[in-house]
Amino acid sequence: MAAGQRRGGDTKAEIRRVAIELFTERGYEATSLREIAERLGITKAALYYHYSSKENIVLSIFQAHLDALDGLVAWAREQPPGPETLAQAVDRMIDLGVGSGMSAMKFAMANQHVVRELHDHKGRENAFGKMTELFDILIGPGASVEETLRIRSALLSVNMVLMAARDLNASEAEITKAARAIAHTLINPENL
Amino acid sequence: MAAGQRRGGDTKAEIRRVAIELFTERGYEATSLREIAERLGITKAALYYHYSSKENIVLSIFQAHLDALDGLVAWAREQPPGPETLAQAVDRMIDLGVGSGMSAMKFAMANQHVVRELHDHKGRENAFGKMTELFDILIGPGASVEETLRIRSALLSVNMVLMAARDLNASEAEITKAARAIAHTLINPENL
Amino acid sequence: MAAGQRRGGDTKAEIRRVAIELFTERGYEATSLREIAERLGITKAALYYHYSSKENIVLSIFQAHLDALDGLVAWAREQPPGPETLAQAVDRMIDLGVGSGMSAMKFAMANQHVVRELHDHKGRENAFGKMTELFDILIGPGASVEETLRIRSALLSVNMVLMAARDLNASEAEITKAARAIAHTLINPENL
Amino acid sequence: MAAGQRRGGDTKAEIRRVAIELFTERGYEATSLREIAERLGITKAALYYHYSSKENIVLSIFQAHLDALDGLVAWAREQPPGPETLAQAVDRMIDLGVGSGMSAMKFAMANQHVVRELHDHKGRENAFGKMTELFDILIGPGASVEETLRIRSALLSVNMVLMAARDLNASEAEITKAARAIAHTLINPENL
DNA sequence: GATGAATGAGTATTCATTCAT
DNA sequence: TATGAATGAATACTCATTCAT
Repeated sequence: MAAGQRRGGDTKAEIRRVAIELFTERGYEATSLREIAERLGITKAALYYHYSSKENIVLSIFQAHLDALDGLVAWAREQPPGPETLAQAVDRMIDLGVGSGMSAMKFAMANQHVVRELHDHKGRENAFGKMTELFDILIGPGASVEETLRIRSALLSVNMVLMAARDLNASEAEITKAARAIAHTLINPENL
Repeated sequence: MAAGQRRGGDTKAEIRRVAIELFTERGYEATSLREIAERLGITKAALYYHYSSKENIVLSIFQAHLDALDGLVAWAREQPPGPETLAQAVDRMIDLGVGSGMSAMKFAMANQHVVRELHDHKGRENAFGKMTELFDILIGPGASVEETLRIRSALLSVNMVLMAARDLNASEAEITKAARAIAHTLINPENL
Repeated sequence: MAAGQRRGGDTKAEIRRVAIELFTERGYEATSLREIAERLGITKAALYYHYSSKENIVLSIFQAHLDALDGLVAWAREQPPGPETLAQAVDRMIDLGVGSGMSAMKFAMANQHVVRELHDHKGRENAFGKMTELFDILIGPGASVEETLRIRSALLSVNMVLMAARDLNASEAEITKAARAIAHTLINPENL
Repeated sequence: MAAGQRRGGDTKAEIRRVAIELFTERGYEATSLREIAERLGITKAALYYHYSSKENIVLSIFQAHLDALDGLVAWAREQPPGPETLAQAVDRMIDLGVGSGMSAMKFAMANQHVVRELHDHKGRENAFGKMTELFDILIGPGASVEETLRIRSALLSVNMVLMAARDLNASEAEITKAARAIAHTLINPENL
């Protein structure tokens, strides 16, 4: 009966907001579209009017992040190898986690196997594949396992700090700053 | 005649082994008991003969880890505060990730929301609660956000290195060793 | 500029054309209004501007055929019983399948249960009911089962030949001609 | 609660019986698994215990028919061409519609587009493809369109008579007998 | 120590339809 | 003459779980 009712703002964005919230809190599979719809006060069918599948909701959340990662890989590929490039890459990596990137990263941490199967809609690699690519560009073939893991960890410092910050009363800025500090400690030649 | 046809009698352990494998690879909710049973060549009903629920399979995987964490918290509570205790705690934390603890940790990383809702059968806190407790014991109330995150990250270094080691050809020993090195870099007073 | 971009104004006819095509190929229930709309490059809602329901699209396709059948029944009722009338009825029946009647018949063959439940909007009987009526008029009460089936089959010869012609490179005229020949063979007294 | 209750006879066969009945009466898509389950007094999930999909129910109904058709094609391929072989083929074709084959044929007539997409589980052709193959074997390349359609119609006579017999009080034996008579009339050289 | 048969509650997804604009 | 946004009811299918044997 009451079909076609106009909602307040941007339904599509609202769906994304609620979805990312629930996917992160309770996990992708553990969150049903019914729950998302209910929390929004719309029907499941309305969800499908805006997104053609559950997976597509996730993609819409993640696409920007995937694109940014691609950009970072492309950038890295064109730099001369060396500590300078590494330091800059670490900073850029942390920048990816700023703003809306942060919720995408939290989602990724909480739903790793979903991310592993989530190729972007241009059919390119998933986020883990892109990270591995970045690692390979930045870490020379002669590096020891420990050195490798140190650099990789530096590049993943936002992820780690995000995990460490659970239940801690810290602003996004503080988290980012800590991640930066930690990352640079890890790649500081004096600590090797 | 052919090997692997009949289970050697320890079906329970086989179930645990397959379950942990699948839960870690594809996620807890995304893994059905049917899949586990099929991979083992038994029926779903047989699974229920050995474990009374899906959650209980997870608990059986995780219980030892939960107990060990409890032990660590108890130990920490009795030490005098200070850098010495912190350093030892970090080492003990890393020890938790050795041997069978490592697959429990991988499972936890891949299924964070499951772990959050998994209270052990003695009704005690979940793993994240226990970690928070440990953090609070080891980190003084006056610590800055950055210092706090640094120490927490050190305590979580195995987790991070585990994430960083994806697709890397590294032995468990090498991973543990790297985690130890990274953790100690992070809590080294010279780096603050 | 490009041809076929804008419909020439007769959207209603275009809808019918596409609908009959899809209904016949894939079946009535298996064809959604979305598919019809998409193939036409319009929206589902536009479909509803032209036809008030899915069933009504079918009716618009079928109504002329239903009316023609009614006419044939009325005609038959007024003829004297006998082989002469039967022969003429068979010819008229085949004429129903000429031109636009042919696609209506194909639709009917492919969607028998839809046709059975499709009463025309004047509330008269469905197509199968009308056929049964026609059979009863043309076949005397004393006829044997075999004779009955022979005559009925003759009246249905277009349908059969249509089925038989699947994947055959034959013109409508050839099909009609064959149907006529077959029908007359079946009711030829020498073959009884 | 009341799980695992034992039913009277062979549930699998009962499902097939009810399914074929409904699929034929109301059409494949128009028949939901809920309806089938309800009519059997079991749950939808029980249906899935016995058949892994709706399509598989249909296959289980149709497989024997598909196999028989294959056999007929193989037989035809080995005969010398000529009117004798054709006459025998027609008889064998009609034999396919005897007994349980009859309900399979009724199902096929009522659900042509389903049959078109139903390849057997060995991945071989669908029923229409097999029929076309049979036609090609039995009808020489020089045949006229009319001759071709006559022979094809003879081979399809059971189907036609089945259609013609709707609402007629005729036994299966009578129907088969009429089909045979009609088929032989159609291929009788005197009628060409 | 296991299985075969079943269930109740759920899932993602689709459909015909509506209506304000 | 259309469309964008939505809905209610349905669909095929899956899952964790149960229990008599």
